[in-house]
Amino acid sequence: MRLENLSLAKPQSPQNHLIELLPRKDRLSLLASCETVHMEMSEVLVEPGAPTHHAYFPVEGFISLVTVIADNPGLEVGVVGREGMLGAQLSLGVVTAPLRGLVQGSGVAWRIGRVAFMRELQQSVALQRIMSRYVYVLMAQQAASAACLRFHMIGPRLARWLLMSQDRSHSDSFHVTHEFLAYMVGVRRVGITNAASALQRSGLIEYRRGNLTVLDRHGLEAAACGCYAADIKSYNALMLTPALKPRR
Amino acid sequence: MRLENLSLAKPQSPQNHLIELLPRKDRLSLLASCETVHMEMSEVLVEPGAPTHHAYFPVEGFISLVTVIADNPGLEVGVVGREGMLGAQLSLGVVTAPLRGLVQGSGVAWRIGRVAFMRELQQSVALQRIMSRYVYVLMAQQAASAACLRFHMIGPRLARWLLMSQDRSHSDSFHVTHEFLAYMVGVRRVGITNAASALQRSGLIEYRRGNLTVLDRHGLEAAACGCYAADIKSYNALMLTPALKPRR
DNA sequence: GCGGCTGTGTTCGGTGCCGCACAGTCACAC
DNA sequence: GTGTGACTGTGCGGCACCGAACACAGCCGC
Repeated sequence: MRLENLSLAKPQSPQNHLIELLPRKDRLSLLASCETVHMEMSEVLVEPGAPTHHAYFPVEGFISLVTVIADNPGLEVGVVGREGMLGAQLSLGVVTAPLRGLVQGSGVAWRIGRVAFMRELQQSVALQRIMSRYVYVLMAQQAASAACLRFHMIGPRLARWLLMSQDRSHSDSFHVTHEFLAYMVGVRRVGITNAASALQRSGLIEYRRGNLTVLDRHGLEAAACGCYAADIKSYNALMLTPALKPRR
Repeated sequence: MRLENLSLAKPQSPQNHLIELLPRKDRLSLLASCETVHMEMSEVLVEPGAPTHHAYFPVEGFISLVTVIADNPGLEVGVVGREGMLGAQLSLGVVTAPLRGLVQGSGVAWRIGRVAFMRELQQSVALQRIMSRYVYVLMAQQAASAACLRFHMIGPRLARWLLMSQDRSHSDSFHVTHEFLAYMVGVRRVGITNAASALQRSGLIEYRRGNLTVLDRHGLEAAACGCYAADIKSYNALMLTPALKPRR
């Protein structure tokens, strides 16, 4: 089974999928209030508890959503690439950010100020509907992440993470160290080293000093836990329905 | 420190807090479309993936939100008592339920059909605003649950669970077996037996064949992980703001 | 070239939780 | 009383993961 790769939906249009779902008029209005920014690797766009000043619609890079609880390292509970956005809570009328937004793959994003975004929301029913759907997708992703963390072992979880990152980085290779992977997947670095070298021995991936390349996507999909497929299925079911069909 | 007990906010008014936040007119309109139902212990109100036929506003009982992934037992990621509701995704325009709704404490709830609820939503800006806030609270709760599961040990997590249940059952004692607790907290039954007997030895709780009594709430709060206090703080910050102040 | 830094591989003892199995104990129905 | 079933306690082996520490290899700047 070849899973529908998120990044392959419209490979030739370097855009954000949520924005593309908007009818032309609303889309142009939104984009007029946006600026393009370059998100730098490891940049923290927002800290939990802090007010959200901007919403981000990634076009190329991607962002990890990290939950932080007292006296502990963070834990990734979601990822945002060009299929989503950072700052969806604004559509719920909440300014406080719930999670840390950490740039995982550098690249370009559309950015819009809070006030402007709220104004666009009021003016576009389509935008409201898309945002609502997306909030739901995020919730589903988070709940699934919790269960995945509980029931699945490091290897499959690592494979899932790599696939999700590959989908969103639009490249077979990206920069990521074991140390960082450990932080994301929620385990020790040694755990990653073991799981990653197993994947490497199986010929699924290759890595060297922070540069990781996916060699066998099919194999990696087979090695990943079902959460990867479930995530994509959930996204497609909710965001690609006729009710939200894209109009150019 | 004595934490503000959710159940103590208005002990003499047996009502649902979300509904109480509505202005009188909207509240009466909503209640006119509601019926009171009795939720039975262990009843499954909704299964993930199934369409939501009703929304529930608990008044006395409470409901566990359980995420289910393939080939695994469920895992609780949230709880709904009279401070919340089941079916909040309807306010996002999504009919499909994301989680299992399992009655944890029997009691009365207001129930409203999907169509009627959607109509009320369209007619009440206040209701929309409250629902949006509540969706955000749920998201925050879920993300925190994931991290709690990862970083905290069974004992503190059990203590937290007991406190949350006590808050929502409005009683010092409630019916719950080790088997069930294990399912909720996401561990083996034996893990619960050990943690619970430790709490009992410390004189914080007492249990006997499915009947559990909280003896020392202060002590239990000290034994619980910080997630308990964080949850309440988050709820209060978001739901008890001037913007959502209750009007009679 | 050389030191310093970063990234990766490996080892070691410890432990929290697992799965399983079984014994004891209480409640309740008959 | 006597079963019967539900609930709780305990023991055992195992293993995934933990924390810490160390060795080594590639890369950089001086």
